[in-house]
Amino acid sequence: MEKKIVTRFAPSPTGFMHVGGVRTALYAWAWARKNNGTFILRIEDTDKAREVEGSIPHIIESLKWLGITWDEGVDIGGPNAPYLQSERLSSYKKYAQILIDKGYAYADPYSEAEVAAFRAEAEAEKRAFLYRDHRPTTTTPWDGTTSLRFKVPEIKSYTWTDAVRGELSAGVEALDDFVLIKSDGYPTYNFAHIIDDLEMGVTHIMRADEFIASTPKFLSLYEALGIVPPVLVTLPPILAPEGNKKLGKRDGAKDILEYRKEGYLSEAMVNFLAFLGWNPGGEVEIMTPEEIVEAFTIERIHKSGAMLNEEKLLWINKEHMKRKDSASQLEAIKPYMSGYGDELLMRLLPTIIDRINTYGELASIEESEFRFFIARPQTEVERVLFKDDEPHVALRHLTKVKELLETADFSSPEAIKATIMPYAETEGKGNVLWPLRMSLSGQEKSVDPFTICYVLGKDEVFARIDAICHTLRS
RNA sequence: GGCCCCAUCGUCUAUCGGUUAGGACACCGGCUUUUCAUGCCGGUAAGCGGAGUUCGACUCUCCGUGGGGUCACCA
Repeated sequence: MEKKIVTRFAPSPTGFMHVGGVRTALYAWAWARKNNGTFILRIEDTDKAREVEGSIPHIIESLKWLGITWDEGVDIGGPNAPYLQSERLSSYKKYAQILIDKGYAYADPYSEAEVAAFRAEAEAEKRAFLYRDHRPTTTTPWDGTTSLRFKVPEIKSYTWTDAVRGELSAGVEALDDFVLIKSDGYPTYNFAHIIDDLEMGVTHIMRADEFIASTPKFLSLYEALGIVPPVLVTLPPILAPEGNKKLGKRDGAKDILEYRKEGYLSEAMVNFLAFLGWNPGGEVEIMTPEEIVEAFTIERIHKSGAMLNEEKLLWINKEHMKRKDSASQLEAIKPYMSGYGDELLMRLLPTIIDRINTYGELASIEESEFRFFIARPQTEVERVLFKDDEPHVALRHLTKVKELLETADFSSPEAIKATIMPYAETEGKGNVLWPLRMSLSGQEKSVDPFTICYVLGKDEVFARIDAICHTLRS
């Protein structure tokens, strides 16, 4: 029997989640789900100085919005609880002691200022900084008041296999005595994640490519502890829309919940993020989260980075909107369309969906584009219609159109169109359809007159035509 | 600067030695719509450079070049 797949997403609570973090979570989640495995949400809160109040609930809400669910985690517990690193200090101490006993860890005799000076020196000489160049010859027992450093057992170059990148390697410069436990008693990421992944049985580690450089350190630690490392899955970077730098918060990476606020669909967001670094291989671009999980494979994760393209996101969102059934479209639109009845909105729905990329856009166009459905501005109707130097022509057409509409089928814009067009074709479309739309909407630019008739309904259409005919006669 | 990673249209990508290098976004044009939007049809646009391997390279190897990452008591 195959080993059960266990993946995790382990963010630090230092603020909101942006697309980079969410994409990592998404891939780890998809891989676990695809294999009926376990997905864990762990919080890496070992840097108390950078911690931002409220981050954890925010992270949880972000993941939940996207439909990324976990089997074990901070909020729900699980067999490997706790899932908050600050509550797992005893584990780190245990393994730290093992390393000390093996002679693979020692108390750092230098102050932070001294280490900083070493680093400045290396930088000035354009050299990579290596702490082990300053490794003390004699060590005192670690009493917990200083940091505890890993003593790399063997300085060598590493070659390892990455599930995405294939064979990777690094020179000996990548190997150094790094801090295991900080002087404040908390472990570093470098140490903690290895212990947690071991204790939680994690089989696959998904993370972005900035960790390639530190992989030899991890490998050395795995060896020192006699651990078989999990499968390493390196994700490609997400690049900022302009320039070629990696997308980060300071390059305008948005809070993922900002997209929700803007009216994006979560499944569109998942679709977009999934394709930013992965591709199923065919020509299908619109997929549901379920389809993505089904199609997801590590082999098809890309090596090279991709730029964030919000225009594509907009298009993906529109495609997902169009695929929704009308009932859920209606529910999504309602908050933006107060004052419109459900029945009216249902008829208006196709017109609205055609014109927007996100539901959120309705917040800005509601007043201008769909206003005529509530009340047409009478003075505007007259101003335009009477500009025509032959109002009796308009009157003749409206009278005829009204006659046609008496027997028209109002069940769809197409049906109405089929009724009116034969007449319009013989009389000149512009001459006929123009006064019709003006009399109904009072707007020069709006949807086609057939849709207007359909949306307004028979009674309202007749009332409006009658009113304008009356004015034209007098 | 050391170490490392990456490289197909403007952007996201398909191709896993033999293709007129395909699709999508964006852009441009046409049709439909009296206008807008949608929809449909069409168009512009790509293998970073140089060696090598091979009957044959976008695809494999090497060297350049370019971009990125990393060199924390941050993750």
